[in-house]
Amino acid sequence: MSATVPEKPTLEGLEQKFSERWEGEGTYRFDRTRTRADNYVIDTPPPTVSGSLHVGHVFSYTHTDTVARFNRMNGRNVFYPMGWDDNGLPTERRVQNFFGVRCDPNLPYDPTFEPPPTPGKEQVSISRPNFVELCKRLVVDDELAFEELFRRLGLSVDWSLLYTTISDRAMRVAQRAFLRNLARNEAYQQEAPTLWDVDFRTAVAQAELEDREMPGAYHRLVFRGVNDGADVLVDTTRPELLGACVALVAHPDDARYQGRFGTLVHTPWFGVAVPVLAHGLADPEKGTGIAMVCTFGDLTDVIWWRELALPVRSIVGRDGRISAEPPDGVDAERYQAIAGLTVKQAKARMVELLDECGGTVGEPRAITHPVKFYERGDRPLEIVTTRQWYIRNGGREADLRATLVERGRALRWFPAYMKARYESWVEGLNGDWLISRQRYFGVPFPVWYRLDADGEVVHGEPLVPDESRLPVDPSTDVPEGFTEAQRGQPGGFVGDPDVMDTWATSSLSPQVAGRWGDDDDLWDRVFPMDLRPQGHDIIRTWLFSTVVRSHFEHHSLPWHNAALSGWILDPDRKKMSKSKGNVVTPIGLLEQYGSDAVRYWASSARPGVDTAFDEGQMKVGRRLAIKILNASKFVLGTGDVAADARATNPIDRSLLSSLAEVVAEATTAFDAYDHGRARERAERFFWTFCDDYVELVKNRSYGVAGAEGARSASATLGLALSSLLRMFAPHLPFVTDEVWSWCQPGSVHNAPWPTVAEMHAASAGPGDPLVFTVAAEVLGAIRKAKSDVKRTLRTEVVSVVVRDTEARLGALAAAIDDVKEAGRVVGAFETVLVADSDLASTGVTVELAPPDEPTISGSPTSAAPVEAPERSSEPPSETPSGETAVPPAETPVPVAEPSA
RNA sequence: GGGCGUUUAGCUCAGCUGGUAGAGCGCCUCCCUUACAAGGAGGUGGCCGGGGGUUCGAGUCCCUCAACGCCCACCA
Repeated sequence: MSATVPEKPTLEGLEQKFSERWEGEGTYRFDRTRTRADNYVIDTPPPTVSGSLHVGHVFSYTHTDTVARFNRMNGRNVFYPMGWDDNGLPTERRVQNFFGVRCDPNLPYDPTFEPPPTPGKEQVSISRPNFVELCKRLVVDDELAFEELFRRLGLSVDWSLLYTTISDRAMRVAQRAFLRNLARNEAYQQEAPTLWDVDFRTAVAQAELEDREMPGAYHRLVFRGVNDGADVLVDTTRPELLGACVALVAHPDDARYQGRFGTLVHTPWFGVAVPVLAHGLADPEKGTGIAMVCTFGDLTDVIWWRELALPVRSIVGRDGRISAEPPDGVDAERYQAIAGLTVKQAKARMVELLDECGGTVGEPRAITHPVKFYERGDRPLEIVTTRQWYIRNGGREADLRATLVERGRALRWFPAYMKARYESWVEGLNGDWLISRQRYFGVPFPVWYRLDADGEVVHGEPLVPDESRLPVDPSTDVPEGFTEAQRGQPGGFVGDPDVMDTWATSSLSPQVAGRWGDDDDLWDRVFPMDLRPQGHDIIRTWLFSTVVRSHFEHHSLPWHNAALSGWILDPDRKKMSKSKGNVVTPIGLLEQYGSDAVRYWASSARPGVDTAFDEGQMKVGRRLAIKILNASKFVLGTGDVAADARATNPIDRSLLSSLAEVVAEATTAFDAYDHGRARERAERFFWTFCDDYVELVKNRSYGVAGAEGARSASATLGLALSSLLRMFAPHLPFVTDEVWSWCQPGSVHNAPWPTVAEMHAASAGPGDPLVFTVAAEVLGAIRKAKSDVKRTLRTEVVSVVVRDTEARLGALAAAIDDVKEAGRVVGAFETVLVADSDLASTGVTVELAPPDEPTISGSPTSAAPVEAPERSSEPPSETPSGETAVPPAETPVPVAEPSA
């Protein structure tokens, strides 16, 4: 076949051209007729659709794409879907800000509602159906923008497999999985103290917590013995919860309090009698060694409350304010002092009151201490008692926990040390997985409850739909045996008002992407999957929860391998923040440097390693892409390669044997998900190939050494180029397919990954890597001699003396003609044998032809005046391919018409 | 408090099973050379975090310390 090389190759426009071509030709289409063993299946992370993509997305999705492409080229039928995680809090928050609305579930649906053109200062209250409509409207635009960016980035996903987590199909999967969990008692409902975000007004799971160091203060409160009036001093950081105090707790071995255990003390100000109790969790080192137990100040309070069977006396409501009504046992008049205040206001007021009544001693002592926050929240979490849905995750059962740890050990982790994070998380669980959220835009729980004759909800026996009805929305759908008229009526029913947390949906990403339950034929071809790529920050959430769901439903791991990518860091080594990341937009980078260049930067990272954002690397990537264009132009211009052409020349065989090593290393690296190393190996070889090999054989390829030498050079150049293009294809998909299109039918992305056997087959005999190495080194010495005296590389060389060992001189002898051509050696080329024991004597001496013009300063290596013509090499009379011969250098090149 | 990771040239990082310290960027000196000036050639630059060990030999293995980052922890 004949190559069609553009006159001026360019990177411009390749993204557009090839993303369209790949889509049109179905280059990345999953073939669902092939069986599980043929397939390579990726559980792509569905990015959260809540605005714009971040540089970090470009980074990590590129990693996965290189792996997908590598496997595709190795003959695997790649299942590479994309999903949009569009349900959940981020979308709700974005909708609120974007449209200036808030959801009020009590409002009726307004079919004519339109949001204000620009958000006003006051948020407009709208019904839940209206709110959901706006959510869906907003994510459509975002999702289109995401898809465009990912296509431009060159992700080789099969877009026909696209899913969204709010789609009916995903809802059906999530509801079906939940109902099965419920039927097997893996999901349950419980009324219990729950971590609660007062701004979002929803329960929060353990996995979504983060600690933040916050300023606080110890206040020393004075409790008085009911019988003896003796003071018991207690340090607390939360005096506002005094009204919720139900006990004091000290360590059972603490001698200071042993006499008090079992007695009652009065709380200051309120004068409520509470018991002094013993519990091993009390820390004698903290404060005065005795703690105030409130319902509920923190998770330790919950443990004490449960294990010591204490009463509930809660005063903080779901809105983060002190409840209007006092709890049992608290004086109503006194309570009025704080009723209705925010927690923060109540703290200030309570301290005043305590100071006034002598309830405190000393000044507050300022401290900083870790406080639990919802990871997206702005105010500390409170603990309120609510009814919630849970899925068992081993947090309460040691056997299940051990089993899930074992699942994690069976998974292959890249890098391996990430496994430790999984284990420490699972082993540290202290409760089951809270999956219900008191929000609006998510998958509803597919259950209803009966109302008894008094209109009270009967939670114990939820009404569930048949799986064939899924998905259902219990706020509009009706349970079997009821009519809509019975909704909310005594003896009737109500729908569960809650939605599933977004992790409860995305934990089913394999089932959603593989269409579990909807398309079992497909499901059987993709599950268990091969790879879960994701960030290491969501091991405890997404990775673990996916393992849990798969364990319950399929009794297996969801995938065989997990590849964790690191963070993008600012150049100053801080984690790149959203605000900074949005300054440098991904699309801007792709426009400025080209997609291949940005991918080059991204693919340099090792698995799991944080990487600095570095535009310099993008410039390097762009240069590599341009170099590929130019080198390919040269190689493809050396003439067509006959199908049976073999590398016969020793230096050509030498190159192919080096290339075989590179192929082997790149393959090994990719098999271990080390795309960065794979690319680095190919890249290093490529530059040597360009700088040394191409220079060495350039003239021979033109035919200066005869037809056979040219054939051997062309065959080697052609195979090396083809192999390099294929090894670069996973990283630089655009430029490689561009070059491929000049000389081959089809796409490089469907071409086979190069193999060692392929290199051997193209070689007429075994190659000695030393031949090329030594030839390149001698050529380098000749260049250096010219560079040292600031002469042009065209300068002719009148003599070369190489002193080296027998093995290396032997290797050099096999390449001597090419070295002389490339170095412009017109005079003597001597070799001097050096004993292996005398390596210090090795070296290369070069004598250059004198400069044309007399120079004032003589150069050290051209001291001897030698008469030499400036040009002496014979131009090739004919080239084997029959193309136009290269004209002699001294002849001015005429502006010729193209020869027919 | 427990665990994991990192520490190599001014910067970003390779360096795998121990065998004379590497790349790119930057900087310096050159070169328009018929694939490429959006190039090319050459060069400068390192007590491989500190200390101790094992070894003929340690950036690499062991111990220890330190700094930085992250994960986990029942943090009154």
